[in-house]
Amino acid sequence: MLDWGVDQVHHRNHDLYQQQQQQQGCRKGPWTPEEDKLLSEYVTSNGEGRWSSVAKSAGLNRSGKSCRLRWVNYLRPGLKRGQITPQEEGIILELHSLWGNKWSTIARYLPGRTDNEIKNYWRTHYKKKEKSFSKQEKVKRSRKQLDLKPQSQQQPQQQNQSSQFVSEDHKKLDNEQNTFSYQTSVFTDQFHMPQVVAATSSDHSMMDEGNLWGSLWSLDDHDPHHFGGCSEQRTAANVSEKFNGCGIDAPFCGSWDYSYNGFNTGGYNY
DNA sequence: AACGATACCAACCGCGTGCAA
DNA sequence: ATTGCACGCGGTTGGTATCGT
Repeated sequence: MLDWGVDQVHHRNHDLYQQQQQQQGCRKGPWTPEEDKLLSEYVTSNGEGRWSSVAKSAGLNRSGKSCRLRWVNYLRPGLKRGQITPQEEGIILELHSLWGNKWSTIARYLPGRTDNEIKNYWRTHYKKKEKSFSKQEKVKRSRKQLDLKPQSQQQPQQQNQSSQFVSEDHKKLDNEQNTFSYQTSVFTDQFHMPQVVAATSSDHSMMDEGNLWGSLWSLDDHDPHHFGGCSEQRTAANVSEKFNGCGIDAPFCGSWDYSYNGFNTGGYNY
């Protein structure tokens, strides 16, 4: 107990030290093209070594941390630029339903995308809906606590409001790509995921908040050590199996060809 | 055209973890 | 076993672009 506290103090002091070091003349803020050039040239020819020394050796007045971040999120070869595709969105939704905010884990299934990118995308597109849902959940719960009878006339209204969210999004996707009206459900069905994220029907009304957000957050909590009902490892292995079962190599169990214009499913069409 | 609201994204920060000395 | 250090992750912030009024 006490050790933990001491350790925390130790780490805090160390961080403060690091901060001081970094503040002594280390550049911050947006990277210039010149800095990018220096960093990518150095890392390309020397590889990703110790980032603090990379910064020095490359002649950059940046912290190692900043260099690593810039490389990983922006300069690294093979990074995909541009909008998240509906297919990728489906994968993000599905994997987020399994693992929650494990952005780096999710990113492994989206070659060319960074955890930062996925995190930003999620926050931009889904955080609001989550908030909105949790507000509505609170209302429902407080009603329950007050022992109010379910208001059969009000409930459908709530459902309609929330299903608008999802269905509007997916309607939009329908317009963009006819074959991908319910990407999460397709993904789920095809890989036989244990947690169903969305309705498997073409009926938009089934995509209500209960189905979507309920499954996103109603992760199995029988075992507190498990994440989303199963350990992260087990889940990753599970997903890997599913990918392989469909003739798709998961990134950590084989090669992942992403020379695609969009998500290369390895001959697997969504 | 001007202004405020909102969306998007790059970068930063704090913390936990792993590893070597 | 302890300490020092580096790395990686997730959360957050702040700047810029875009949209709506």
